[in-house]
Amino acid sequence: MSPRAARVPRYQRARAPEHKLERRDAILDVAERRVQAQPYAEIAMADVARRLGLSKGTLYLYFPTKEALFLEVMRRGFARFFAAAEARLGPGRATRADVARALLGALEETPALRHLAGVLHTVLEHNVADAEVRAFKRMLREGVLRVGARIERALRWPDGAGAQLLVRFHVLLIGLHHVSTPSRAVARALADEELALFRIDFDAQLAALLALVMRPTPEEE
Amino acid sequence: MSPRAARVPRYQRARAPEHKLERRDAILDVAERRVQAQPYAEIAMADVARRLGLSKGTLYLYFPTKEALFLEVMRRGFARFFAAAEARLGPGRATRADVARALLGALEETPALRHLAGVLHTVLEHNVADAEVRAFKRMLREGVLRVGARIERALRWPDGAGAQLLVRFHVLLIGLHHVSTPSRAVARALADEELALFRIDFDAQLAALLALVMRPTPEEE
Amino acid sequence: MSPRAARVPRYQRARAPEHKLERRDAILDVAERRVQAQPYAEIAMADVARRLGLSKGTLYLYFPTKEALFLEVMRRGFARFFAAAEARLGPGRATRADVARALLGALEETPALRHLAGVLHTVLEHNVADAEVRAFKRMLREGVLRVGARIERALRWPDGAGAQLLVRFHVLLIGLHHVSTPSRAVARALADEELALFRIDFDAQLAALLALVMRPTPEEE
Amino acid sequence: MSPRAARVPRYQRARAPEHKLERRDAILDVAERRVQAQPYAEIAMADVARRLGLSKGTLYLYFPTKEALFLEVMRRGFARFFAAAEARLGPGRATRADVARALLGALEETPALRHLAGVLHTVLEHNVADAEVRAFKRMLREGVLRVGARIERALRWPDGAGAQLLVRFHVLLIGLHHVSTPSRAVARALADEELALFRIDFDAQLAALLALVMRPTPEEE
DNA sequence: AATGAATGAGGGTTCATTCAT
DNA sequence: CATGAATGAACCCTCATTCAT
Repeated sequence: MSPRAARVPRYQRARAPEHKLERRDAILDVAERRVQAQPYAEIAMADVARRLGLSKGTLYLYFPTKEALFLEVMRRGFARFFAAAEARLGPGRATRADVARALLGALEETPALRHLAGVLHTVLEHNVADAEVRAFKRMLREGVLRVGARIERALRWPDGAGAQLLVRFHVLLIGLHHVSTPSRAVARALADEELALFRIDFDAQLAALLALVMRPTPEEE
Repeated sequence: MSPRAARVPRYQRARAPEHKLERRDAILDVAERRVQAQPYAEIAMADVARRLGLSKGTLYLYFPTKEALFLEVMRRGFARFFAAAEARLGPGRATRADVARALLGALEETPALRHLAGVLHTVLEHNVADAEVRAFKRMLREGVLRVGARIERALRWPDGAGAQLLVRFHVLLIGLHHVSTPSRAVARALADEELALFRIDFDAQLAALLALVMRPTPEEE
Repeated sequence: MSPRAARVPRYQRARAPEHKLERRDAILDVAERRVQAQPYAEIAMADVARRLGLSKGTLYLYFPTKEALFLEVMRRGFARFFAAAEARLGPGRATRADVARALLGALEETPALRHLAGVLHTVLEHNVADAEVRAFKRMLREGVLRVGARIERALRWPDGAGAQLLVRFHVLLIGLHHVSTPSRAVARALADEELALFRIDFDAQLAALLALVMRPTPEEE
Repeated sequence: MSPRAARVPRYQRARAPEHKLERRDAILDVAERRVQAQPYAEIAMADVARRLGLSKGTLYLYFPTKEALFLEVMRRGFARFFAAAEARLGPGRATRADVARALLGALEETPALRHLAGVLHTVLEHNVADAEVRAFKRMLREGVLRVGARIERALRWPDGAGAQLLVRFHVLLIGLHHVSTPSRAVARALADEELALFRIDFDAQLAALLALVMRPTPEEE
């Protein structure tokens, strides 16, 4: 869950390929944590660098632009979720409740995803080259289809229904993230008992909404 | 109300109070249109001013900060939605389908709301004073409770169930907005047939999801 | 010769159009002096601003990019030279020596030109939009043709010969500028008596070379 | 000598002194080619290294700074030109046309020189130590005097007239280089027929100007 | 009341040079 | 001897906000 500390590198220069990968990961970890902690536009590359004990220039050895860095954060986050979901779903039959549990369990395994989903749109709004967007979306599509297929097999749903569920799951993640991740000023406001109505429990709401969204249509019954 | 007005101020100085209010509304109209047209971070105060034929400084006579301006845009948008929803729901009994129609109809009447909901979080993340946040959230609460009560009365739902539905409606708006409002780069990517999966029809999905979210729990039946 | 001081603006904000033009000119003056004092690549916008007692941002109110600023410095410098040359040449007949005197006199009147000519290439190498380059070159062409026509009339030279002389004059300016404008390190080296050979007197050499370049071809005699 | 060599170093470590010299030459060759291909300020040490299949660090084993490297490129280029010119001039009498042919022929033999001459000033403007500048200028002086003496002997010119001619030749090289080496943006502008005036043929103009510059003064005749 | 010129902190990015490996 | 990861200072530019006019 907590990415390794990265504060105290064991070497000053990442020479070996595995060290380079390790450092790259450390950068991604810090960037991912910043995405969860503050609005994307307010994340400064200098801040990411400082938290790593690196210089700004070094970041640019690993990622050509700020957007490339955060797009990779996104890619990694979604890839992890897809892998976790696939593993939990398994290849065979299952009940609706099983599938829901699998998705929620996979989300618990990759807790950054809820934030990433909420911020993805903002990152893609920026200065990203068309090719990168396309590559990212293809990765997403591949994951959605793969996991979607498992869902369809598990529930004997028709083609495309699994993918649609995942897209809707994504919609819920985004909406709930926004509604349940108050900025500091909002958090202070919500301390007011009168506003308790707006204290949303992400996990509980997600579970409830997912159950609703997965329920059989009347004609199914 | 119609945002098409206000392009050309009919006077140079807003002396009388009603003129000031008119100008204030004109500013809000333009700001609201910008929110629908581009990401919040990319809206420049200078741009809003230019579209009004006003100077930047003048905006600051009416709103102390960028955030205050857009928070007021939000307030006005939500207030309009609540009013529209209340009118459509009416005071008496109704079916689930009626309620869904009322909410979707109210949304159609206030088409900016879907964008506002999607951006609200971003605005609140910024430089807003606690008092303003609280005032905004109270306004929201008041509207949610008022419309929620009508829903509860219409469907004989228990206390709080109507408000909860509205919060969930909000969640859907946010999520669907993000997923169905592609940036230009994303729109280009989605032109690719392979990625058709990610072309989301806001209205259709909202209707479908709302229906799912409103369906009776098994115990109800 | 010395552009007005510009250090102590008589007002803090250039509100009236004539004040704006004055400030614009002040910026151009300082920029022109920097071009004469140091290599283009080493001129920082921050430095220009500081010397004006302005902030960096203000420069960008007057010129959209560094290149636009310096391209305008160039334009103004060449325009001044063309005007001076035209005035000195007059509309009628003249001797070769008269024409040479006119060109050299015009150059004396616009002393920055020798530096500008030497640096023009560097400025154009940078980040300038095609349209701007074309506009600049057209301006240059217009001046060359206008002054060239006067030369042709004065000396009864065939069409194009006047323009060609001006282009060659330009070549001499550039070459002599480079050869006679030592950097500080070079200046220190040239203090060495052994290297006196390389101390070039710009004005003397220009006059001599211009005379050579203007001399009649054998068949003319 | 042929710059086309040196792309693939035939050994990984230059141990023997002759290998070090060979590698040094390879570096100089590539650097020289870059000078001809792009503005000095845009040449990145990393690019030079990459083209050599070497690392950046290695360059700094052979040359302490970027400037030292390119100053050596200059030194070598000028030395080659002087040698070529000396060979072509020979020790005896000759006509003006012979001398002009010798200089132009030597230039053709060392085609980099025209670019080097045009860029020399830029290199010397930078971060070069006094001693290096002095050494470079002495080398230049020695060459100028040596070739100048041959010219003087060939044409029975007085002392110093040959050296002066060479300095003027240098002036022409610089000026013509700037005027006939358009940046990409300028090249696009010059495609416009209206601007054909500014398409300068380096060789033709150099030959013409050299002839003019060498012609006898009236008193001579 | 209205203006819009001026601010200035901060943004992302580059690259010659250094130095741990 | 060779590497190339890391540095860090400097660059150009943006924009919400202020304030002289």
